Parts: sequence; C-alpha cells; structure tokens
Amino acid sequence: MIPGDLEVIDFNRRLKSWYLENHRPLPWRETKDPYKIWLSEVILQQTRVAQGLPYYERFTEQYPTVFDLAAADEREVLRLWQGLGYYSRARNMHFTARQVVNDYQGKFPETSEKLLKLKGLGQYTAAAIASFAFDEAVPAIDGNVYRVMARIFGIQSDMLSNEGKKEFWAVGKEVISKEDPATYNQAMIEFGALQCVPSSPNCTVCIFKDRCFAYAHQMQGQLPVKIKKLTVKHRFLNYFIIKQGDRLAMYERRARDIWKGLYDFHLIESQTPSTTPDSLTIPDLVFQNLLKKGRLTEIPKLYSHILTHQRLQVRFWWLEIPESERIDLPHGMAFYNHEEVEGLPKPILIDTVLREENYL
DNA sequence: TAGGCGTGGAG
DNA sequence: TCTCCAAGCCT
Repeated sequence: MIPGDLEVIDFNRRLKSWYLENHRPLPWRETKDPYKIWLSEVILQQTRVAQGLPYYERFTEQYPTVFDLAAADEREVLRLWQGLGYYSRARNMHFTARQVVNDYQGKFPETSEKLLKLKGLGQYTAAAIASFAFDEAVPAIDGNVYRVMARIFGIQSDMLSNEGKKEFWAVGKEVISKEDPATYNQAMIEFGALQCVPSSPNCTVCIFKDRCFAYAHQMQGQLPVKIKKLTVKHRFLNYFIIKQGDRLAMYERRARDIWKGLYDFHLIESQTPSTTPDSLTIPDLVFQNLLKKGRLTEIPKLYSHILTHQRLQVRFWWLEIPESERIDLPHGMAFYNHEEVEGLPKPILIDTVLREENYL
C-alpha cells in the first residue's frame, strides 16, 4: 500500500492541486512569521478552526510579537484564553514565549528537532512550525492526517499507540513532498478537514477514490484504528459564592486537577449529589464560622458540566455576609470586586453561573 | 506509559 | 441523552 516513487509524485501533484483549489483562506496561512504560526498551532491543538479563530485574532491583536506575550502576566494570558479549554496550553505557551525571548533573543529555533524541546510543542506542532515557517521536510501528522493516511494507504495499526505513530511517521517521511513540504502538510490537514472527514465522507467526488484502500474495501468507518480506553469519573461539586457588598471571595486553583491556574469559589466536593449544606461534611472551621454569619441562598438549578474524562454535577449557593461583619476567609481566598472578578480567568462554568445570576 | 487535561458542535 | 471528536501534550 505504501506508494513507490512515481506514485508519490502523482499523489503530491493531485494533493497540491486539490489544495490550491479548495483550501480555506485562514489568517495563519498568510504569514511565515513563526510566532504567529506557533500561536495558531497551539490554539488549534484539539480545537476546531471555528472555535479557535476568534482567539487567534484576539491573541495576535493583543500580543503582536513574542515580546508582547512574554511581557504579559500569566493571569492575563489565561483570561484571554478563557473558554478555549486545556488551559495548560496557555500556561506553557506563556512560559515558552519567555524562554524564546530570554534564551533565543526572541527568535524561534528553526528546526523541528530544536522546536521539540520547547514546552507545549510535541512532535506534531514542532513539525508544523518547522515546515510552515522554515520549509523543513518533516511530516506534520495530526488527527486529520492520521485519518487520510490510514484510509488511502491502508495503515491499520493503532494511531494512538507508540508503534502505530512510528509507522505513520515512517510512511509520512516517504510521501511528503521534498519540493514543497509546507504546502504538503497544509494540504494533508485540509484534505482531512474538508474531504476525508471522520464520518460519512463523500467518496464519490474524492480525487483519490481510484487509489484509496478504505474506499476499495469500504472501510472508511473502520479507519483510522484508534484504541482508546476512556473512563469517565463522576464528581459532585458544591460551590459557595461568598459575597460581601459587590465583592466575591475567590481563589486560584493550584492543585493537579482540572482548571489549574483558573479561579473559582469555595468548593466542597461530595461523594453523592448533595441536597442541603447540612448534609455536607465541612471540615473548614473558618468556613463554618462564615456560614453562621452569612445568609445562605441556594441556586435551585443543578448544573452539569462535561469534560472529556469527568462529568460534573454542580450546585451553587450564595453566602452573603453583611457589610458590617469583619470576617476571615478560608485559606488562600481573597475578595475581588466586580471589575476584578470580571478580569480573572475562570472556568466557563463559573462564568456562566455568574452571568445567569446577573452578577457579570 | 497510560491517564489526565476543556469546551462545543455534530450526528 | 449519548457518542465521537477537533491542527496534542505533559507527566
């Protein structure tokens, strides 16, 4: 199934001509600036173009150069990232911007091997930047490309296993155009995104239908092979929004857990869905004290929030403290006024609740 | 190395 | 309501 030299030339010619006619005009394709290409690649990791595009516009506007990004506070970067998910991408991106400024005089390394050393850049992203910005002939194999390669070339090894990845990589190195690797990589990705789509691809109009393994064997639904075992954990979260005047008590999530670096409220996790605060175990003496001093109001709506590997059932209470009370907050918490709360990076769930409660 | 890490859209 | 998944990476 792996094409010979002549087939590779024919494959590349067809692929490139398809790309030139069909590709979407996306802003990061209009530049050779490695900084902007890097931004776009990090934003687009596990993210659809439609979702990432507005973030790319905002980031390039707010931080036109790597120096601007390096000079920003991490909190500010996370706030701009809010809603995109996988927040470690933003933290790593900020870290790497500072490294590029401090260790590389603001210039990105120009080979995939060196790019790979930077935090937040894996095999795919390093190859993408190296080929798009510096025309290095390395295959950039993302989910789209795995799918295209598995189907056309009939590669049946598990794309999520290390062995499988090696095989795709080896074939990719054979097939990539040495004359124009940048366009080859863009074209493979775009072909997967527009033509060779995951479900129900329209193969009758495909330029490769005469030489596609999956089409010949009607295995579009079976390829690529992905063996994944995902266990979804159920969690029950109980949030107390401590409010005094217009100020809310929030704290930064620092543990190795979801939403690291983002801000939320006083949280009590329970093993079962809770109905009343009385049924919760409240070990925190400071918070027990607060409960006595404040007025507790339940937000009746039960929120469910779905992450890749967790299903959250979340209940919220307002805990309003009279302005006259002088109080201590649980450890690590601080009060933020309305404007500050708006400016803090928050999980989308927290932002949604504050909007529905007409606070934001 | 396998499991953790968000959010939103589509079927 | 459920499943899949979308330009993956880190530990």
